[in-house]
Amino acid sequence: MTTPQLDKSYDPKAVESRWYQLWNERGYFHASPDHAGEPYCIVIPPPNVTGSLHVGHALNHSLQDILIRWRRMQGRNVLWLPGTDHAGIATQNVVEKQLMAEGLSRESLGRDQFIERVWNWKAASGNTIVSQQKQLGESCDWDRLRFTMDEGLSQAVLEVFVRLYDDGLIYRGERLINWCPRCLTALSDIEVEHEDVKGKLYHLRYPLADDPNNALVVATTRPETMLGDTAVAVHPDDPRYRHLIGKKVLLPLTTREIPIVGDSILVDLEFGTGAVKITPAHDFNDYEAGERHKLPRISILTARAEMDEVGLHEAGADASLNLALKPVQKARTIVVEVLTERGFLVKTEDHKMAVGKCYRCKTVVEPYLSPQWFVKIQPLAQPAIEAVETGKIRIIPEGWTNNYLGWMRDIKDWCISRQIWCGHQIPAWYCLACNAQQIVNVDNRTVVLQGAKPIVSKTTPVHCPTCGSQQLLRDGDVLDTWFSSALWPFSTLGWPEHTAELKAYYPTSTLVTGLDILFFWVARMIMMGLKFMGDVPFKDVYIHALVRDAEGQKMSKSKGNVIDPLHVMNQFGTDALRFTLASMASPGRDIKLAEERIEGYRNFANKIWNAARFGLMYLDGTRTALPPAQRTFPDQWILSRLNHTIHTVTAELESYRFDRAAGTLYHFIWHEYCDWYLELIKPVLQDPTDPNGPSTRQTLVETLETTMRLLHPFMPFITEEIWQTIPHQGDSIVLQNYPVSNHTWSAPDTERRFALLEQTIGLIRTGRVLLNYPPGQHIPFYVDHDDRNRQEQLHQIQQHLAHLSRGEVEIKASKDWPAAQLLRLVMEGLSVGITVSGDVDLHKALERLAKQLAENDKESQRIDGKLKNAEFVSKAPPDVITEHQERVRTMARDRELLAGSAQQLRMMLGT
RNA sequence: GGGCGGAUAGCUCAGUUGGGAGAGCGCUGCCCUUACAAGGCAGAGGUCACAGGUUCGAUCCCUGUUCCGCCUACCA
Repeated sequence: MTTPQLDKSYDPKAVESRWYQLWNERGYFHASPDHAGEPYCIVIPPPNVTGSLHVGHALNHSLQDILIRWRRMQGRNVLWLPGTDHAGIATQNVVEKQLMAEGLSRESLGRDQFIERVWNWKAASGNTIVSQQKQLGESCDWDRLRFTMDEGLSQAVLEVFVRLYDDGLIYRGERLINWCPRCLTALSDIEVEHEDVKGKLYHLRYPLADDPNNALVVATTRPETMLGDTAVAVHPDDPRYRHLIGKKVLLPLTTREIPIVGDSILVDLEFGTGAVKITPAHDFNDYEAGERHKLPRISILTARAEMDEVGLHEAGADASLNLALKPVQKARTIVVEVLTERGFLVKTEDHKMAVGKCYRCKTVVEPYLSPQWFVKIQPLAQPAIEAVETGKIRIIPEGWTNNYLGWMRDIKDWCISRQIWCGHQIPAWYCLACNAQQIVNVDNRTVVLQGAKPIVSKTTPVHCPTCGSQQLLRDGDVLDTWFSSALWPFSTLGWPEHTAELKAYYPTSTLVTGLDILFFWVARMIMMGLKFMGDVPFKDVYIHALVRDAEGQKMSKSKGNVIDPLHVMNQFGTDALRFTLASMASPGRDIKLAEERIEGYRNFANKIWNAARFGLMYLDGTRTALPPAQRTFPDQWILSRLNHTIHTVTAELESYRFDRAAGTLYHFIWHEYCDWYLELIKPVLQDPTDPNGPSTRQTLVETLETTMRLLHPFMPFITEEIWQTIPHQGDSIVLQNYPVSNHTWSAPDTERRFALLEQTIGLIRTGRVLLNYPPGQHIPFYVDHDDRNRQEQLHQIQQHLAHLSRGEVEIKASKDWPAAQLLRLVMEGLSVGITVSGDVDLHKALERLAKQLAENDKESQRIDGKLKNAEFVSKAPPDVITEHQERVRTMARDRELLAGSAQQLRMMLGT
């Protein structure tokens, strides 16, 4: 029989798509509630349907695939459920841009046709990310691919909305909300990103109504909103101003007089001038102050953040300013100019402040007064807090738990309505007859004012239950995309139907996600899961890091520092990328990714490839499986190390330490398997008559095959390719058992002998370099150890010493070694003697000895000092003292030998 | 403003019951030794941010300081 041969280096492109297609075709990733094994389920954090795979996805998905493949191999009934979300605002923006290019608008198209365009766009681009996920090797059950706007998931949204409404947990009301003037929609609090900017603090004179020569000076960062002021507040305890409370000021640039009120909540005595203008329609604090003092609200901005004509009129603004329809920034300039001209601007100072920006389009958001739908969140949050407090849900790393709890305990009602078309339209209708007062036309748009009475229903109502009218208007708003994402762990499993999938896989096992959506998504899933399933949606939440560039900067298209995972996969192979991300996934630390790292792990893949090639070259011949104890020293040693590796990798995966699991595999494969084991067994393999051949070949195959299975979750492609090539049983590595540690493989004595071998070979090789012997040159060595047991062990490993040192090894007492022309190296009782020949510069060797002596002296002094300390001896544990004494003895012996060796060298040098 | 995390070799990072400081990459030297030059072997390189404290003993525990991140927050 001839064994198959592999190419000299690993070519990922040649194997990846082939295996993925086969895995998928054969249904290896398909899950069923009927399958055997304890269920293990992960629902994927749904990427945007129109997006493409970025390196953050690559990390997130790689870690999930590692868990999923590992658990599948462990025999669990595994379901990894993939899907996408509709990202309402983002998707609508994209489609609107396309329309604009065609000279169209969504208004001109109408709602139904617009939605059709959205679906077309989804059909055109929605598969992009799915095919990219497949390229990454993700073993999702693609038969169960879900989309947040699918029929079934939309049913779940309706069901949840109506039930929350019926429970009084959803309400409609007019509030000051965050408004994006570009997207023209409300945003929830957490969809606003705060950014520090350098602004200005303007000090403005507001003349007193009954004494216009005197004025109250207020400080503001937004002078243009002064036109909408309806009061000025001072602190009731402020001796400077308290006599003014109850009086009025003349609001500059307007015809209005506004009151001076005392407010200890709004006003900070220390800040600014101690007097604050109150603009209830344009500031969250002022809104609340307005409530406290029953102040009118004058809205002076349009939805597009332009000065509003009606509002300006209501405010009594000086019409000569010509502010109508001016954008807010422009209006600010004009207002400041005019205030300056007319002597109302006292001074301007620099001021650091935070502005809120839309998380989708980065436009500055405006507080905007409008009727919106809200989820009353407190009753939902309480059980979600308890689930984490009691440990029903574990957040990993634990450090994020407080972050979650803190946010949940201080949670605000959730604004869920969005004034866009892409999304789940709110299932609420208004009777035109009953709400005639509340339904008005503004700018050719029908607006339903606060106070309208909605009919909330899963199905379209035929008539008004109050008056019987059939003239019903559906609410035009859609729901926040995160509202549907919050149902993801059960809506994807078929809820509200009672499916077998729900029964088997809910609660899911683990959620893998980034910190950035802990509040957006994770917290809301927990609340909704508890409310509608009566149980947590998942048991573990693993939060991974953010991927940054090599300098630690956030990756962004505008900075041009993005690492494209697809490019990387093409260049270095998918396995290399996956292994890189896994090995850098240390908890609580961001990943600084540089391409060199990926290249390094590409090299690792190549190393594995060549180890397999090596194995295949020597595999011809019989193989015999002996009990471990009867195998050769190298075989026993590698089995013991493999056993240890299996144990460690499994334990690290159980605690989500992907980095340490990867590091353990890397070290085992490269530095134990390749560097030592394969080298140690070469003599046996290369001699066809060696009696240990059959057993060694067996161990070689056994360990290689096991290692491939152990590595498979991390590097699925190369492990399958190699596994298929070497002797194996079964159709695919995907379905094989994950290795379990086997105590009969453990061989501590062998490992101790190996440590001696490694140390001895190290000294010999150091000697070779010091004496300029070429690696291949056969030279004689003397070896000795001053510990009798260790000396005995040297005899046991003599043949391996000879092979690895490429020389002749004579084990005998160092006092009997030749005195001349010999370099002696010493380490912890071990001595190695190497013949000096030719014209060699011995100074290098002498330097090494001198350095080692100096280190020895320093360390002995330190330890000896501790031992001479009476307190140390009386208080330190006995085993620590014994160990210190032992070390001092060893160092003393080494010192003597080193000094002798140095002395001999000096004699040779004639100095 | 509040909270959290980090500061260890040139770079990126490991290092939990406190007792001799590690890895990967990079760097230097030698080697194309029939698995692998995407490689092998050897080696250089660190008052573990700073200052105190607890302890026989601190990279590790406590306090404070500095610097860097992140989250969160309505000082106009």
